[in-house]
Amino acid sequence: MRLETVTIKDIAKALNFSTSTVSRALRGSYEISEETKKKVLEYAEKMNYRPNPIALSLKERRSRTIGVVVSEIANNFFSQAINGIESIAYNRGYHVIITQSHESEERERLNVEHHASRSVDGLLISLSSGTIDLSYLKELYQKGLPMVFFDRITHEIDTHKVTVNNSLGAFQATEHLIEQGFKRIAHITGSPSLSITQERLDGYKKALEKHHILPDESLIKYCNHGGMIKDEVEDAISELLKGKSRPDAIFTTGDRFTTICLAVLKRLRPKKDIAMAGFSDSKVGELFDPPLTVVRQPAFEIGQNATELLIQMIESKRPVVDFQTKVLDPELIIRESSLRKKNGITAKHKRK
Amino acid sequence: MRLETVTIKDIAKALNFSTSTVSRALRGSYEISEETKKKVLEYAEKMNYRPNPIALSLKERRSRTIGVVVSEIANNFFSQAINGIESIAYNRGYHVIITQSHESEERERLNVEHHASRSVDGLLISLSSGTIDLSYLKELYQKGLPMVFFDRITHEIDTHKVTVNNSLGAFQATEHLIEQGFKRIAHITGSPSLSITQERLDGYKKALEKHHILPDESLIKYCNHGGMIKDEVEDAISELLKGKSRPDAIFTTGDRFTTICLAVLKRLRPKKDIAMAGFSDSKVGELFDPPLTVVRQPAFEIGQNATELLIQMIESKRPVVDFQTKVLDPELIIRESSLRKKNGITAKHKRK
DNA sequence: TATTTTTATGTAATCGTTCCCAATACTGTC
DNA sequence: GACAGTATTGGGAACGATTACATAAAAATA
Repeated sequence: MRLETVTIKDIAKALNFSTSTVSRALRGSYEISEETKKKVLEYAEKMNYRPNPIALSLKERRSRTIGVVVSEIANNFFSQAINGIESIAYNRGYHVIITQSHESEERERLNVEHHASRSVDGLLISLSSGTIDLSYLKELYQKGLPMVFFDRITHEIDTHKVTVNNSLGAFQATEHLIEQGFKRIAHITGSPSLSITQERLDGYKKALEKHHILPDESLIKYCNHGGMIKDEVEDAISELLKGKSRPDAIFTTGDRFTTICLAVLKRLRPKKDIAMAGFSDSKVGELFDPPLTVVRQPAFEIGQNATELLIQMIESKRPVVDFQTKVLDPELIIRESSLRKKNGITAKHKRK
Repeated sequence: MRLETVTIKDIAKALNFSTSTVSRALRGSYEISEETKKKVLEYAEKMNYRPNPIALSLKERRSRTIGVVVSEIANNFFSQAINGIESIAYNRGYHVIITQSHESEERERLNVEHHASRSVDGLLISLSSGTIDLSYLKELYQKGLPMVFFDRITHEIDTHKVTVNNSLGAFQATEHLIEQGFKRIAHITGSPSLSITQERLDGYKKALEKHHILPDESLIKYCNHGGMIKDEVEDAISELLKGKSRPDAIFTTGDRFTTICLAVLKRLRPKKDIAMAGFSDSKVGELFDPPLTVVRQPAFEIGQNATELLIQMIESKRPVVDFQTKVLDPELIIRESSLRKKNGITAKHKRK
């Protein structure tokens, strides 16, 4: 059950050359006569010779492969970011291999170590919700594995980072809800250990502050498993609705939170009296009932930027010491879900 | 910028043993004295030794890695199937690496060849819309690369296959629409080169036939790019609506077709007079306006089954000659989008 | 013609690991 | 005391490709 392939040795034996001659002929070295080159190339073509990248990786200690670690490819943000990553990588001659952490620190570590030991030339990571201990990443980074963080970044490792202006996105969404007349705006978000959670919380609070609304901690719900456990989110919403200080609007972060929240509200409330806005990169927000107001992130561009920076690091002759953090702007797309009802009829669609 | 790691040689030098002794000690060979084993293992632990899988792959010609090729991870069906694949693979000690073909034959070939040359132990493939020429796959298969097809399969290669009963799913959805009283049911589907397209078309026609409705070819629209090109789908719908024989219901295959179709209908028709049902594995079908009737596929199980069969092939001592094609049952989930309107109000939610 | 330069090819080491085949030393057995 | 048996370790080839170095033959120069 083993794959039999043609090797340089086979060609050398067949043509009665040494392996080095064949190797040089195949790469078109100037020191090989035209005649020999032609013979070798023709025979290689005929036998469908393909160089063995494993042997090359072993020798050269590089693989022209980029490893990607994300929490969930089913998440639209990540699948779009991956498309961005691939668009750059393929053009520059790199392959991309993708693994999922499922929001688990353990799985993330296994994935990273698998990538590292298989000689990926660099790593693109968005940290999992469960990740607390970054020591294994630090160690690999210090040993010389180039890595770039995107979306869920960390300040503990000094390298390139690409992210969206989460604080601004949260600020805009929250302010928009306030301007629509909502006063008790709940916030359902992910694990507090994530950079994006903190930044979004920050924007949310800044908007409240600007409009002289006192933040109410009981309206802020953290879901440590990033929506992987549905009950966690549903319980949070139930608590919000049961509490004496019932919210009149909910601002969510992330696709999972947003859709679960919408489903729960749809199920629980006959009169649609709670407004919604959320971070989401779903392509179908406009098809929902009600059409969903979202903060959309430039996921594709984030992936592209991160990949460009990574390849730059990989191909740099001398160690890179000057690191940048790229922060792209989010876009607030206003639809019905966040609009105040006038005369029982929601306002018309707008798009900012 | 190279990763420096501890090798067996380093350990051997430090402890003044030969590499073979160290190698054997590390794998706990019976011929090594307890004392030596202890020394080696302790030192290896201390230095955080990790065997180099690349060297192992080169020597053993296997990598304990499974390659996956799908058209688009952003498609819910595939992301769920991949979760199924991973759930089995990790338990059996295999790593999974994922690549996307973006419905392009060229990209698919590059991905497959990349996997093959990096010594994946086996391949799980769902063919792209654009794939016509399977000769490169056949060749690799004949050379001994184990592969299992799932979802979009082919009859040209004799190996294990796992798919859903597409014909049944299409039949059920179509019959349901007929039973609701719809007579002119359009069908928007993918490339006719795909197995799933043909099977679904077959189920659609069988349902029409059973209820004595003559199939109308002008109501069947093929989108060869699988929804990758939005205009293709929108044009198909426009044509349907403009035609003199306007449909009263549309049956779509695949997530992309279904959501694009819903969006177009929502935009074009003020009175919601066209019913819809579609193949979809989206988790949010119930949130749409109207809630969407879907044929749901057991994507996770399909991934699991395919992976089990593949690992079986990989680990089989003698060449496998007895191949099976597993066909799982789809589930029709009935929601508002496919229900006939009575007195201007749609019927209540049902779930079959 | 003798020497140098150029051209074309071969030899062998390397990457990290495994494993076949010795080689050594020690323990029994007759 | 001679020999077999066993326990433990080392040497070196192999996996596929690249490449510094060596070498041979041919061409150019003195």
